[in-house]
Amino acid sequence: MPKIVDHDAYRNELLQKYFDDFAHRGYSDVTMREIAESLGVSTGTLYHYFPTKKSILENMLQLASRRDISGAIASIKEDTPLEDRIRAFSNYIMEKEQWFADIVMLTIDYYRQQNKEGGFEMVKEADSYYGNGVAEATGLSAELGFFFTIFFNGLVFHRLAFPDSISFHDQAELFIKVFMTYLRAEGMEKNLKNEGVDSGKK
Amino acid sequence: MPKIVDHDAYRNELLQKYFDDFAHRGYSDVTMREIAESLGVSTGTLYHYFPTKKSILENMLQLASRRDISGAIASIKEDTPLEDRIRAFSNYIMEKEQWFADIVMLTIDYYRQQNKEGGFEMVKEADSYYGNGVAEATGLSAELGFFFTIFFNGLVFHRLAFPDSISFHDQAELFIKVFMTYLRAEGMEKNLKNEGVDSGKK
Amino acid sequence: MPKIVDHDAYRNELLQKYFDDFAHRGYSDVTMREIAESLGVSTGTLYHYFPTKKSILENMLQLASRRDISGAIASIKEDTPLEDRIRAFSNYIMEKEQWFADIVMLTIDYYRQQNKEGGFEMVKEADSYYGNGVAEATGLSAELGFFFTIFFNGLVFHRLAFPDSISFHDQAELFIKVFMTYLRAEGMEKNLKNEGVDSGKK
Amino acid sequence: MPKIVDHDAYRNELLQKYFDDFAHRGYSDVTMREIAESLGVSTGTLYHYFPTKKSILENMLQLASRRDISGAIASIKEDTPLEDRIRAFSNYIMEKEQWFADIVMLTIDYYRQQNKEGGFEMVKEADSYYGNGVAEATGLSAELGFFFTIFFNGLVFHRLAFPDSISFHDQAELFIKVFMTYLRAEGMEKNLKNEGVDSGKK
DNA sequence: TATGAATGAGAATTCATTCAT
DNA sequence: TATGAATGAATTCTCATTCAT
Repeated sequence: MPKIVDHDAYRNELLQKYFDDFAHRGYSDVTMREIAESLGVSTGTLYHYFPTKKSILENMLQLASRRDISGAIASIKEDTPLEDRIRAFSNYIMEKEQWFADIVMLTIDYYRQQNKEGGFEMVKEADSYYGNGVAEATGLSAELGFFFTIFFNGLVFHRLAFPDSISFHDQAELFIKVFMTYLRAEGMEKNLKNEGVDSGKK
Repeated sequence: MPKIVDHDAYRNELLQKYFDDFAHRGYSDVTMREIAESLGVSTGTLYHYFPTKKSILENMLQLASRRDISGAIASIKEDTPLEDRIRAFSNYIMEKEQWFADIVMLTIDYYRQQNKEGGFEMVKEADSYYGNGVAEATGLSAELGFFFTIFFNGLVFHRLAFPDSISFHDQAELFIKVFMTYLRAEGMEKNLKNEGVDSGKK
Repeated sequence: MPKIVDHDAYRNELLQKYFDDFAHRGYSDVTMREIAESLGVSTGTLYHYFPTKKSILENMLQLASRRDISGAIASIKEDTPLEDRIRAFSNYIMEKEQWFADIVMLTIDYYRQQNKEGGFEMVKEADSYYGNGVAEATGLSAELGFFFTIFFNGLVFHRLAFPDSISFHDQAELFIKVFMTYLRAEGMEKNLKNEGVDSGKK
Repeated sequence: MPKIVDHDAYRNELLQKYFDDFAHRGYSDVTMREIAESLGVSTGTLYHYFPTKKSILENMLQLASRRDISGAIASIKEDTPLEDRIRAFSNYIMEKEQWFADIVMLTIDYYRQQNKEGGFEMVKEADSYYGNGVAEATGLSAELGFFFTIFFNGLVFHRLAFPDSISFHDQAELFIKVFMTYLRAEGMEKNLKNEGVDSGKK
C-alpha cells in the first residue's frame, strides 16, 4: 500500500499556506516553482495535488469564501443589538483586513482568468459571501447586506491602494453612524428580516 | 518643439487605445508584442515611446487618474443642490462603469508591481482622485468625500466580480438615500466645507 | 516454480495487451503511467514486471518476432504448390496488416534506441523472421525469401503512410504474378532449397 | 528597417541542416534546445522560424518529398532503355540510401503525430513521390511505379533495421532481373504508358 | 507483491528587451 | 524614427523512476 495521505486535507493545507503570497504577488507573477519551494515540496508533488496553476487559484478562492462566511458569522454573538452586530462584523474585517484584501486581489485575478479562452466559471457561491451572508448574520435585508459588503470591500480596496490615505477605524465608524442613522430614520422594521431584533427603542 | 508635442500626443493616444485591453487582461498577461500589434506598430516603435513595459502601466494610471477627476468634475453643474451633485457623480460613474472598473484592476496591478524589488512608487496624485476630488466638486468634507468614493469603488468592484448580483442603479440610489438621510440628520453645516452651498433648508 | 510461470505469463499478457497502442503512439510518446492505467495496474506493479520502459519495447519486439514467424508458418499447409504457399503468406500478412505495421513502427523505435548512448543491441533473432523464416516455410532460397519479405514490408509501410494510395490485394497479386513469372522463367530448381517441392513440372 | 533576411530561404536552410539528426534521433527524442544549438541559433530564433516543433517535422517532410522527386528524375537520362532507367533509379536510391532511410523514419513520426489529437493532415503531395513520380520518370504504368517504390522502400527499411542482413546491390539487381523478366514476358506495351520506349528489341 | 505519493531534471514554449539595418 | 530578427532566461507542465507503506 502507498504512503497514506489525506489527499483533500493536504490540499487545503497547501492552499492556506500559500494564500497570502499568491494574493500579494498575483496569479501571473507567482511561479509554480516558487510555490512548490515555498511549500517545501517538489513541483511534481505540487502537480500531484493541483493539475494546473489555474486550479490553485480556483481552489484558493473557494476555500477562502467558505472560511470567510463561517469566520465572520462565528464572530457575532446572539441576541445583541443590531449596531453591535454590525460593529462586530466591521471589527472582524478590520482585524482580518489583510486577508480580505487578499480576497479582493485574487478575485480580480480570477475574473481575468475567467475571461480568457479556456477560462473557468466564476465561483457563484462566493457571491453569497458578499451580501447574503452578511444579511443573514445581522438580520438585515439582502439589499442592505450588500450595501454593507460593498462599502467594506471598497474600504479594503482603498486602503490597499493608498495605505496612508484613510483610517479603517474612522471610516468604519462613520459608516456605522451613517448606516444607523438611516435605519433609525426609516424605521427598523422595514429593513430587518426578523422582527423583534433590536426593536422597541422608543 | 512640434516634435515633442507630437511625441507626447502620440504616447497618450497609444495609452488610451490599449487602456481597456490592458486592464482586462492584466499587466502580466499582456505582452509587448500584443500591445504593439494591437496598436499597429512594431515592437521597436513601441519601445521608442515606452522604455519598459512597466512604464506603460505607470503612464496609463497617471493618465487615467487625471482624466478621471476632470471628467467627473466637468459633469457637475454649478449652483445645484447637494443631492443633485452627488447623483451627478453617481451617474457619471455608472455611465463610465467599465472605465472605473479598469482603473480598479490596474490599481491592483500597480500595487503589486510597487511591492516588487525594483518596483515603482505609488502614484500619489491618484489618491486625490479618491476622495479629495469628490469632496471638492461636491462641497463635502474630505472625510465624506472619501466615504462616497469608497462606496462607489466597492460597488464597481462588486459588479466586476459578480455582474449578475446587484444593480448599479439600485445600490447607488440606496446610497444616496442613506447618505442624504445622514446629512440632513446631522445638519448640513457640519459636513460641508463651504457654507452656503445647498443651504436655505428651513 | 508456479510463481515463475505466472510471472512470465503475466508479463506476456501485459505486452500483448498494450502492443498496438505502443506501436501506434510510439515509444517516446507513451508514458509508463498510461501503460499502467491502460493495463489496470499501478505504476509500481508495472515496474515490478518491467524494470525500465526500454525493457518493455525490447520484450515487445522479441515477443512479436516469435509469434510472427510461428503464426505465418502455421498458416501454410504442407504439400501445396509454391504459388499457393506464397499466396498463403501474402494473405496472412494482409489479414494481420495492422500487426505487421505495428512491427514496422516498433522496429524504427528500436533502431533509434539502439543508436543512443546506453541503447541496446538489435534483437538479432528478429532478423530470421525477415527472410529466413519465409524461405524456410516456402522452400525458396534465402535470397528470394528476403526478396519476398522486403516487398511486403514495403507494402505494409506504404499503406501505413498513405492509406488511400494503393490496394493491398492488388499489389500483392501483382507481386505474385511478377514473382511467379520470374521463377518459371528461371527454372524453379535454381530457386528452391529443397528439391522435390512443387516440382515435376518437367 | 530591420535586418534583411530571406525568411523562407533561411527556413529551408535550417531544415536541411538538421534533417539527418532529426530523422535518426526521432521526432520525440530530439529537443528544441538541441536543434537550436546544433543549428547555431537561439531557441528564440528557432521559434521565430518555426512556431512549433511539429511544424519542423511537417516542413521537413514537405521539403524532402519535393527534393526527392526532382533529384531522382534529374538522374535519369532521356532516350535510354527502360532497364537502364530503372537501374538509374535504383542507383540513385542506393547512393542516397541514408537519406531515403531518413524519410522512411520521418514518415513514421509524421504518421504518429497525425493520429494525435490536434495532429495534422498527411502531406498528400508526398504520395506522388511514392509511385507516380517513378512511373512518370520511367514511363511505367502507375501500378508498376508503385510496385517499384514499394520494393525499394522495403529494401531501405530492411537495411535500416538489419544493416548486416542483406546487400542493397544484390537485392536491387535481383529486383531488376525479376522485374524485367516480367515486363518482357508480359509484353512491354501493356506496361508502358508511352509507346515506343525501349520496344522492338529483337 | 502491490500501491501511488514523491521526486526533480528536462521538455516545449514565451516574452521583455536589444540592436543592426 | 521605425522595423522586426535575435536572444536566452524563465515559465508551465511532464514523466521515468523510486520507495515507504
